[in-house]
Parts: sequence; structure tokens; C-alpha cells
Amino acid sequence: MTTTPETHDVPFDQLPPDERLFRMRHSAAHVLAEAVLEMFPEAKYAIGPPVENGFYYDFDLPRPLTPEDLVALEARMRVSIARDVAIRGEQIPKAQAREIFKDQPYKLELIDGIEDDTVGHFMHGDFEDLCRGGHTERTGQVGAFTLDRVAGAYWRGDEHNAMLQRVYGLLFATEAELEAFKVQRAEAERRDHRRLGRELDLFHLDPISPGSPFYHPKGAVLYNALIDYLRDLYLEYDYSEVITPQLFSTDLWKVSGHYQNFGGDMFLFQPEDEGELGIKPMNCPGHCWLFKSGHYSYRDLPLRLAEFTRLHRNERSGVLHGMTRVRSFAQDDAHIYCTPEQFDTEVARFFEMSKRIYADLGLGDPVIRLATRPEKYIGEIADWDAAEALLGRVINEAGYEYVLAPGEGAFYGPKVEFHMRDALGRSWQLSTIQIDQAMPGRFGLEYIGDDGEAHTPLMLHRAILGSLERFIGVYTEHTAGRFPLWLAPVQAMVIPIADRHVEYAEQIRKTLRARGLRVQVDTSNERMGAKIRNAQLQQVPYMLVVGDREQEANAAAVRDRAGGDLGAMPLDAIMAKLIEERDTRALSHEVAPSA
RNA sequence: GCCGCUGUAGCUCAGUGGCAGAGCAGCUGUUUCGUAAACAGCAGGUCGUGGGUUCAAGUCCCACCGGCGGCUCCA
Repeated sequence: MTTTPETHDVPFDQLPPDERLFRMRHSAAHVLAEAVLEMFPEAKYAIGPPVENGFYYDFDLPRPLTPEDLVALEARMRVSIARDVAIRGEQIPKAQAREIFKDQPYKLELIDGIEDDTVGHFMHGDFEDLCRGGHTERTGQVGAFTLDRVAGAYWRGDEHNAMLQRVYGLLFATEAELEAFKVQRAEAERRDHRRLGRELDLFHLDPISPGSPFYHPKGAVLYNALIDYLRDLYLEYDYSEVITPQLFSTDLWKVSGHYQNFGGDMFLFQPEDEGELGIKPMNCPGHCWLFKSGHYSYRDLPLRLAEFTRLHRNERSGVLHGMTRVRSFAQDDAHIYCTPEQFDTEVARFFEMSKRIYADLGLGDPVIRLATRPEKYIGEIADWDAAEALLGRVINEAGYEYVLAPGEGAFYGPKVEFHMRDALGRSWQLSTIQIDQAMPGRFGLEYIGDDGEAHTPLMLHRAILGSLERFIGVYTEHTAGRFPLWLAPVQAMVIPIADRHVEYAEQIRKTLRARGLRVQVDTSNERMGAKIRNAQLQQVPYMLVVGDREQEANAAAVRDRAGGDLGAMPLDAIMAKLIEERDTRALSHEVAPSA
């Protein structure tokens, strides 16, 4: 969204809605700064932009803000808004701005960073701010807002700088929209994977091993079902699964360059009489080592080495987050070694396979970022340009849109990232494909070409689900725990109405289990209604209720978790239905694709 | 790692200087039931950990550990 320095030539109420909202949020940030400066005259104020769902403003204050302060600040803001004063803007020479903001070090730093000769100067009432503009005409137009929370934020996002206090506000055009957002956020909290993981008995995180999930039996079923699915695809797409060590001499990462760059994020230790060892944080060096141990010709390529073993990274303590940011995880990782001629096809095949997986899982379209050459890079610019162009083209050919992330590529090559949002709207990277122009050379990898000469293979890093932990976290939220039948830890619950039906229920379980279905019998001393409720809450796809009538007819009354009583069906028909749903990996209608 | 908040039963939470509580879950008994919660009883806590203040600390102070929300980082 762009804004021009204020002219107010288009009346505020005639602007497009998203521009109006942007301006409301921006003006509210100014009103917030005004309130903070009233409360703390010695406050230093930094920046205050509009953001998704609202706005924030960063301050350097004499003391930490409390929740009570937010209430008081909000009240002061409402006074300013009730006054409904004009918001005026003008361009002024830098020298004049430096005089106005002479006691505001952050503003002075911003002025120094502006390339023009003049800077924007905005005022309402007694408040003035350095600002590029984009405001409502009056403070009374800012809409419905509430101050949400206070958080720490480094000045200019750099951890070497001062830590400021960031006040976040929520703001929407109307009270109804603000309320709707709060309701939606509360709903999202109910499907938070950390909560569902416990309620559905899938996994939990425990202080005994921070950042390393405990998979309970049901969670392990889900984990393994995903891997089984991927193995099926690997067969179809000609991947070869390997298992490489967990523990390596750090010599390995000295060759790959990871030791120098990321040694601090690895778990390293030094046993007696041995050199330094480390637990692997990624598979690529091990795969290169495996490649190096063999002799390959062009006829053996492409070689697609896949691995599911566990990885460990010593993430900084403050960043751990449920299953989406962990220390111990597995990836659906693979490295593809190929010839230059095979390269385009391999990249295209990755997108084809990704699209297939996203469709099978009902994930909807991800946000795709193409991260290009960073400032520190290796290799030739021409190669980078070619690789970036190729990735862009293949993304489009796969029918996806992408956004450019200039300069965010890895030092060894450009990468494509697929991002999905969790229940709270936070974006997480799942899939990635990276072109590696460094590692094969570092490891001295070679294959014999059809010319009889040794060549360095090209290398691709790729993962589709990404980390299984992160995927399970995001997918649990995406589905609210209503996994499609083929992934559901318990696919059907048999519910005997009275004790005399337990034996028949057990027969059903055995029959279905013999066909590989995951079925349990609820033998608890509860009424049928309670058993149904429990199965519903556990998101079991089907409930098979059995009483006298069903036992008589060799049938069960089928109920699906969407709430429907499907009526009595013969056992054979039930079995066929469940197997069909499993083998086609049918999506439950609750998991319909969504953006 | 940094800023702020936070930690009481398996879970959700009440208790704000004076005898550790509730609901759900669990266990036992009764009940044998037709599509989202039967009834009764019992049990369950070194109040995150370690120091300190106080006649007295779940409650106040300090440190550490974990969690939450951000920031930063993400091979």
C-alpha cells in the first residue's frame, strides 16, 4: 500500500476501504504516541506504523508499561479522539526537523536516514511527529480500536540496539469488525495445536526436555501415517531412502561450512580420547558424505536421497514454540544430485510433487516466496540469475503465484519457501527447495559423465512437509484436529449400548482391524450419549453404535463426526466404506481446502 | 539471547500475609441405558526450584528453571 504526502485532495470518506483502514491505523498510532508523551513527558518515541489488524508504536520509556498503563493510555487516546482535531502534514527542511526533534534521538536517526532534502512533519493538537504520511483528516476518524499488549522490540530490529517497548493496538473500521476479530482470535486459541495436542492425546512438550516433543501413541500413529504416505510417493517419484548417523565428528561440518557459521546452534560435545562430536542439525552434509563414498556415473543420476531421521538444533531458548519451533525434529528431507541437463526437470518435479501433497492434505494454496541472491554469496552472478529465473518460471508453470524476497537466499543459492499460517495467523515455512552451488564442490563430489570425464553434480535441497513436527502443529490447527480418516489415530469407535453388546462390538473391532483399520471399542461404564460425546470430542471420524437391533442384523448404526446419524449399515458395507475412504485418502469435508 | 507477563491437583482456574479450594478428568460402587455429559462416594498438591524478609509466605523480595506474547535468528 502506498501513500503520498498529505494533500487531502481526495476526501477521506471517498478513499478505497483498505486505504481508509490503513490511514485509521496510522493515525491511531499517532494518537497513541500523543497519549504516551502526555503520560511520560521524557519518553523517546521511535516508529509507529499500521500493521495487519491494527498498529503499534515503539517507545523508550523510564519504566516498563503495565496492563493498567494500557487502560490509562487507551482512555487518554479516547479523549484525543473525542476532541476530533485536524491532522495536518507538511514537508519541511531537514534542518528544521532536526531542531523540532532535537531531544528525540530515534527521530534524529530516522531523519539522517532519509535521502530527500525535506521530511514529512505531521501534527494534531500539540502532538507532532516525523512521518511520511497517510492519515485520516481528523483524530475522530480512527475507527474502533483497543490497545492489545506490550512487547519488547529492538530499535530497527537489531539485537545490538536498545530494546524498546512496543505497544500493539487492534483497530478496525467498526466496532462490529473489531468484535468479530476478537471472536475469531478466541476461536483460533481453541484450536491451538498445543491445546489440541493435549486434548486429543497426540503429543506434549515437557520441561524435562524443552523443545523436544513426546509423541503419545495416537500422535505416533499420525507421525508414522505421514511417513508411510511419503514413502508411497517416494516409490512413485523414484526417491531412495537412506539412514545416516545421528552423531558425527565435527570435521564433517568443517567441510560443509556449517561449523563456522552455525556451530553455536549445534549440540556439540567432546568425549575423552576423541575429537569433538556433534548431533546432526541437518542431513545434507551426511548425504554428501554418502555420495562421496560411492562411485557414480551420469547413468546413476539423478540420485534422490531421502531421510526421515531426527535432527537437533540448539535453538535459542526464547524462540521455542510448541511443535512449530522445536529443538528435536524430523524432516521429509531429500537431496537431489543431478546433471545440468536434468536440473530443470528435477525442479519442476518438485513443484509437481508439492502440489500433489498439498492437494492430498487439503492444505490450500501456500504463500510462496522466492528468496534471491544475498549480499554475501558465492558463485557467479550469471548462475544466480539463471537459477532465479528458472525457479520463477517453474513456480508459474506449476500454477502458483510468488512474492520476491530479495537478498534472502542462502549464501550458496536461491531458495523457494512455501508458507502456511497457523491458527493465530502466524506464518510458518513448510516446504522449501534450495539450489546449492557450494556443497558439492566443498565435498569434492564427482560423477563420470558420458564424456568419460569427472564432473561436479548439481545439488538441490528440498522438503515438502518441512519438519514433521511443525507440519503436525500447523495441520492440527488447520483441521482443528479433524484429521482425514487415513491420518486419524482412531478411525472408528465401536459403541456398545449395554454390556451385553460388548462381545459383538469386539467382534466388529477384530474384523475391521484385520483389514488394517484402527478401531477401538468404548467399554466404559457410560451411557451411549456420553460415549458418543467422547468420540466426538476426540474427533473420531466414525462411531459404530451397536445394540440389540444391530447385533441381530450383523450391522452397526453409523454416525460420522460431522454430526450425522447415517443409520444402520451391514458390516460388510461399513468395512468397504471405510477402506475406500482410507485408500483414496479422501478429505473429510471439514478439511476442505482453504486459503 | 533480549523485553514484558506468567507458573496452585492430570486439565481449566479461584485463593493477594493467618487451617490449600472448585469444576472436569481419574478411581470405586450403583445403574445396562438408542445418537454430544447417569447418580453417589473416594482419592488427588513439597503452591516450578532454591534462597531471603516475617511470629507466620501460595501470597512480599532475590536468583534460577519452565511456559506465554513479542523482538532477533532460522543452515
